[in-house]
Amino acid sequence: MFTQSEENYLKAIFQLQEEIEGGISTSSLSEKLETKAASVTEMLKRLSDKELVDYQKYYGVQLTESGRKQALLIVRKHRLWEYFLVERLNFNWDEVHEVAEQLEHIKSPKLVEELDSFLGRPEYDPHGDPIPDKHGKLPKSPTKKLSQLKLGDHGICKGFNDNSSAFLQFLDKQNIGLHTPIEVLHIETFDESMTIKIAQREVLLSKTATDNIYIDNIATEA
Amino acid sequence: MFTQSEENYLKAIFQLQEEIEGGISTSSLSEKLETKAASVTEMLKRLSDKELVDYQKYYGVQLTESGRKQALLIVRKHRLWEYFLVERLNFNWDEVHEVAEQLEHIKSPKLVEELDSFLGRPEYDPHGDPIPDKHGKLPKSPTKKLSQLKLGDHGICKGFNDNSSAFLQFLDKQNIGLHTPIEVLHIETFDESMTIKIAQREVLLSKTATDNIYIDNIATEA
DNA sequence: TATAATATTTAGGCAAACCTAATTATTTAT
DNA sequence: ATAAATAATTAGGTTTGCCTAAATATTATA
Repeated sequence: MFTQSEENYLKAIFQLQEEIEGGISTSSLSEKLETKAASVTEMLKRLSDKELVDYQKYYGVQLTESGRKQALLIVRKHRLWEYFLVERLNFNWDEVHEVAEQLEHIKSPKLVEELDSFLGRPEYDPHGDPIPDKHGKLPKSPTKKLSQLKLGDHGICKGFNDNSSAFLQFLDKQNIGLHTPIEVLHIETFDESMTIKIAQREVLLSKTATDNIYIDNIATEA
Repeated sequence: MFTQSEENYLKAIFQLQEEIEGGISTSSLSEKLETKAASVTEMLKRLSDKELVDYQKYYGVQLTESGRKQALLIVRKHRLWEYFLVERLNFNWDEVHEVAEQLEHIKSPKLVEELDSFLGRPEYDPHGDPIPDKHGKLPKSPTKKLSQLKLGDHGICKGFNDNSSAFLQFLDKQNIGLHTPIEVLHIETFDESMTIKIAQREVLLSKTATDNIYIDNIATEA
């Protein structure tokens, strides 16, 4: 068994590995986990002793196969609980993160499988993030970012990459949510900001925003 | 906020107070929590500093009003989760205890209230134990122990006082469960063991067993 | 390429919770 | 009422996980 803290480190390393290739730096982990670099170094040694990560002093860490498996289980639990909170307990999708951070550490294989089955084996959580199955397999994820669409493209929001409350509340305010259909009306060349159409309204989004919105691309205007 | 360990102590003190009048001894807590007496003493000082308990060296502890309120919240969460696990996730009632011990520490007032509402505001958990409401109020509990019934009495099982797996499995084997109707056929005078009728079968129960079974008394034979 | 800037690690501390062993208080029994 | 038995507390140690400050390694710059 692993401590909650160990699990948090494994999850953080996993998530950084999705974004960055190569070894994950001490400082990126210390930033993500809001802890000091010295604490990270210490924990990486522990995780390395338990063979959950490959750690080279001064050159970062990567998960071992065993560490990756564990990380996927934590992600699975986190996302299943988020789904439960939103779909069954009337949470808003921007309220669930903190609670799911606690629930993901509950240890009971039976609980995870029964919860999954109770929820109808969902493939995506309320943020559109894919839920690993019990073997750690991820469903194919919506790959295009909104920023990759071209003028006139149509699509449907399938996920968001930034889970901060600020971003999620911004989206809410703009009426952008999961399964919202959008259309690209204009792209500013100098800063790549985008005007999109959402339910009859026109909304301007920065490149930062469009980079963090995943889209299922439906069709392109002739 | 309180640590998990502090919460476990508060719950344990609360439960011992239900059984025993007066101050709760260090040794009874150390036994219940499976920890050494020295650790208990240490924690009692901490809880006393936080004004959750009244602690007199060598003379035991009792919860303060604030400690009791906190303990009731933990009990509430524990029993709501047990209900959820049994009624929604297909757990058997003798499998839920360990998982509920973890879930009871999740901190989110909204989660507790939404879960309660989702479950239909149940009054009793799967062991028949009463679930405190959000203000800490307990529904009137089935008060009679099976051991208090007299020859010829009829009743319905409403709860059990010993949550050990061994006891719960024993009950299962005898087909004694929640809402099972029983009838007292015979009481042995020398050891107070009892023969009861359950669904056409006769079962002999020790005083230890009958002390741990709660009954709604229905009627007495003429 | 040497030096400055930055990142990382080491060293030494702290608090929570546990432990064992030794001491002290209370209770029981003679 | 005192001695023996039992219970509780204190003293001192351990592990986890965090911290700050100092030292060292790596990277960037002049």
